[in-house]
Amino acid sequence: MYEPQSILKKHKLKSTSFRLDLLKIFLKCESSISFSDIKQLLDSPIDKATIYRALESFEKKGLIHVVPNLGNETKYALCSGCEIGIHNHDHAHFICKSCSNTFCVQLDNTKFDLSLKGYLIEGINLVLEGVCKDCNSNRA
Amino acid sequence: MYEPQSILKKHKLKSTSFRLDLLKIFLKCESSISFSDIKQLLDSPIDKATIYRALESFEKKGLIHVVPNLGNETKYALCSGCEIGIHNHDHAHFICKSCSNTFCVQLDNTKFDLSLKGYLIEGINLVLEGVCKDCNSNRA
DNA sequence: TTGAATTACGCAACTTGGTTGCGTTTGTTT
DNA sequence: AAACAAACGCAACCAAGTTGCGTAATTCAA
Repeated sequence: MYEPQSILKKHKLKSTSFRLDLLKIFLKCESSISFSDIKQLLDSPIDKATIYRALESFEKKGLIHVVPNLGNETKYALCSGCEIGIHNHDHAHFICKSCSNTFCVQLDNTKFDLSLKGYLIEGINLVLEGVCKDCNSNRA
Repeated sequence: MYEPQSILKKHKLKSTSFRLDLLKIFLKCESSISFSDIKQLLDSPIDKATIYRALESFEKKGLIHVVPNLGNETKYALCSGCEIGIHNHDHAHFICKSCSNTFCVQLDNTKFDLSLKGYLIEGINLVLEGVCKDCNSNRA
């Protein structure tokens, strides 16, 4: 039930070989990825318009989402919960200063006590900056 | 003491007429701005290389910083505290879905109780999404 | 299962964000 | 006022992202 084929079907996305490959990349990847990451991870060369359009429809159907980042390249992520149809946004994003990856991390005991008069808060995004697990252990 | 001239001097930045204009734009602006925002706010046409290089040196000297955003355009902000030489990063960013502006808001009573094994947290950035004060009041 | 409707794909052209090299001008320092 | 360093403008460039269009593939219903 959690296979690429049925995930696409559940999100009402046409199942082509490229879109299956793209989804597999997201399922394998633990951090968020950019367009250039995707292009490198694909076996066969796919036109960039096709990639961008696939990302757009994946996002519109709630399969992936755009994550905050510091640079000029949009980053996309398939978060925990998303693959079973529930789009979970209650998590934090960790941006590694060393490898520039953005990771999704679950929030355990986070409390917000914000009172912003006049501001209508619809979504909370906690972005942490630092050094990720891998980079931290690789610099003995 | 808080005049553009002395602020540049304090940050060891050469004071040219364009850099003074750029700093004034940051001082006047309450939200974060992008390259295209800056170009529109400038009275005389300035070469884009000059603008990018000025932004780069402003950032290196701690006058401005890059704020996380969802799009493909880097956004810069001069935050409260920064103009007197203290670069304050303990604040939240509010991205308005209506006008796309990013606002810096102070965090009052925010508590984080995060234990991410292996991750070295060096900075915390809380990004809120919603509708800002102005947009909220402008839609009766 | 086949045919129509719909959507994805590839190609090409384009816009825009951002960078780099270089010669010239300007600010700063002594 | 001279000299050094840094900023500026120009041009050329690269990479991200978009759009239009003709063709190919998927889907769904007869």
